Formats: sequence, structure tokens, C-alpha cells
Amino acid sequence: MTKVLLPNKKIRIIDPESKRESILNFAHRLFVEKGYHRVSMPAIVEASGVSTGAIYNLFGSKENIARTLHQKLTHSFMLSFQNRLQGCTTTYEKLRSFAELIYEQTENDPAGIEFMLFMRHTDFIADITPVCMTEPFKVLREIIKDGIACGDIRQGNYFVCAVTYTGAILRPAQLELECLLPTPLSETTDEFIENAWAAIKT
Amino acid sequence: MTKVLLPNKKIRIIDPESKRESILNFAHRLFVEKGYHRVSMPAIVEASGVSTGAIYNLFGSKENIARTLHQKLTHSFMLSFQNRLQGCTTTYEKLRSFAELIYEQTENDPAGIEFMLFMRHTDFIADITPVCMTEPFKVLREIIKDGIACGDIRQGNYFVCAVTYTGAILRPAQLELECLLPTPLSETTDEFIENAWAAIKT
DNA sequence: GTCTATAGCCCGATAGAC
DNA sequence: GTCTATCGGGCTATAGAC
Repeated sequence: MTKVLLPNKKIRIIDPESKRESILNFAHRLFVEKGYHRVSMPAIVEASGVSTGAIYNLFGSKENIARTLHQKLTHSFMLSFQNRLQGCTTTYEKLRSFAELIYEQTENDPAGIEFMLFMRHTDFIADITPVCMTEPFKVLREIIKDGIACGDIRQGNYFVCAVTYTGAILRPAQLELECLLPTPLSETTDEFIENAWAAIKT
Repeated sequence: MTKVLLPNKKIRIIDPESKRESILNFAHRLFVEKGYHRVSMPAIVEASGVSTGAIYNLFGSKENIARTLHQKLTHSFMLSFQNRLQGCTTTYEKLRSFAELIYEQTENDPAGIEFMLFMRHTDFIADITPVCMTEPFKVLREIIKDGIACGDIRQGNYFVCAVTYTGAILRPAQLELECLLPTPLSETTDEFIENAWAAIKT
């Protein structure tokens, strides 16, 4: 890694990995704040401190920045989810760990959750996997399938159950991010999780 | 209303009301199909058969087309909802009529539901009322408040109940529109409605 | 690999004849 | 009110020096 102080210029980050980080980081904030289409490449250049040329060299296009960001966030979410699942035995606990992870991250990393779950990726990323077909949601469906098999969850279409559960869990997070909940999510977490569970339990 | 057949030109619609209709109609389709930001004014001009000048005279801006569309759809939805509420007495019936309306319209007018409920209006319409603060959703919350008061719905925060219910009801519609449900929504409607009710009933 | 400068395009909106 | 023609601007992406 080489650092260079150009005469009369800002310090530039030379390490390519730091550049990638910086671009993803600032693009992320801007995308969430203004919406993908209202963020221009010059704006990303200015915010990240990385030049147009370097950005195109590293990512190839604005769309690709968004794609990379999406992959990174989904992957990281999946790791956290698997981590939490370790300590769970019952269907209830496993589903609860999913919901708690969503709600905690909604508080701790709102922009991450917003980009990963609530932006309309199909509007700006070609051939993107829909959110509910990503790994964490597949795992959730398996948990629900098993839950039906072992009698923890009412008999019925497991996909329907999964959609109900995720609908009941995700909407509070979405409204929290839009500042539309009159009560802070942290105070109503349990109520939301119990409601969602009541929707599908035996 | 005057109709004019220009020499060597297409027939032009002259009645201003028909023009408004045509613009809203074609813009609506394009917005849903491609996303607001990927629809250009020239594209709306071509699709609607109304000239640039006339469009700007009638609506003033592209954003205003979207705004008008949103108002129209919400208003029309509210009328249908009130209509259906007439025949309902119990809390269960009232909530069910909301869900059935959503699901029927998802089948009969998918573009209408998609634009009204699932586009990120804040990304392209300034100062737009969030969907969940529009009249139909307010009415829904009142129904739930009454339901708690009369013991049909579990004690608790009425707003939380409303968010859970709408989350559980809306997500199936959203996934249906994205063609992500393995089973047609029409076949699983009852299951979804029962799940959502189970989430909040006493 | 990285920079600056800019090409080339298409956008939303307007001007001005009718 | 409605049309066509076009403006000014900002965009993504590239060219070319280093």
C-alpha cells in the first residue's frame, strides 16, 4: 500500500481495497438517502474522494456498485443469521432469532437494512435475485417447513406461512425506517414478534 | 369536443379530458413496467399520442403526472373499500373486506395496486403522503381500535396490530405482482386472510 | 492503475408559430 | 390550447496523458 500526498491536493487513498470500501460506503449512503437514480457518478466521486477513472476501473458502472453492495449486505446478513441460529433449538426460537436480527439491524444499521430489503433493486440492477429468494429467506422457509412437520406450526402451505411471517415481521421495520411508527420499534419488538408467531403457530 | 384529422397525420384526440385520461393511462403502464425514472417524457408523448406541449399544459411536469395518478388510484380504492364496508358488521368481516379488496384488485388491476401500494413514491414525488397514512389505512386502524375495545382483538397497541395485519396481508400481494408466489394468490387467499386474523384476534 | 477533461447522448422543460 | 423544434444542462462513460 502506497500513500501519496499530491502537491496542493487532498490526500488520496491509494490502496485499491480502501478505495472499494470508500466507494461502496459513500454510494450506499447516497443511494439510501436520495434514491439510486438521483445519485450521479460525480456525486459519488466527490463523496468518496475516489476519481471517476478509478471508480470505473474498480466497478465498471454505477449499476455494478449497487450490485456489489447488495451482495455484500446479503452475505453479511446471512452470516449473522447463521450465527444466531446456532443457539436455537425450537421453531419458535429460530423464527424469533430472524426477527430479532432484523429489528436490531434496523436500529444499528438502518441504511444496510433499507438497501438490502426495501429498495426496489429491479428498478436499477439488471438480473438481480429478488430479496425473498436470497439465502436467508430460503433458510427461513426450511425452518417453517420443519415447523409444520413437527407440529409447531399449523398445517398448510409452508410458502404461505413463510410469506405471512415475513410480511408481519418486515413491515414494522420498513415503517420504522420511514419514521412512521408512533412508538419506537425497540419498545414494540416483542409485540410484533408475538403477533407474527400467533399468525402461524398451532 | 372537436375532432380534427390533420392531413397526412394520425387522428389526434382534442377533448382535454380524453387527453388527461390517455396520458395518465399510458404513463401509468410505463411507470409500472419500467420504473418512474426510466420513463422519459418523449416516451409518454409517443405512447399516449398527446404532444409534449399539451402534456405540459395539462400537467406541468412529469412528477405531477405521477402525483395525479396516485391521488386518483387512492381515491378510487377508498370508494371501493367504503362500499364493501357497508355490508359488514363484525371486526372480522371488516378486516376481511379490506384484504379481499386488495387481493381482488391485485388480480383485476395489478398495475393499479402496484403503483398505489408498492412503488417508492418518495423517490419521485415530493411531499407525497406515505401510503400507510392515506384514508383507507386510517379507516383500517379505526376498525382495529374498535376491535380491541370490543374484545375481538387482543389487548395491546392498536397501531402495532394494524401494522402486523397490513404486513401479513400486503406482502402476498406484493409477491404475487412480482410473480414470486409458487401458488396463485387466488387459491391461497383464505389461508392468508386467516393467518393475518390469527395474528391479532383474541 | 490513476488521474483530468470531455465526448456524446438524452433528458425535462420551454419558446414561439398557429 | 396545441403544435413542433429546440435549448440548456447534467448524465454515464471513455480517452489519453502520466
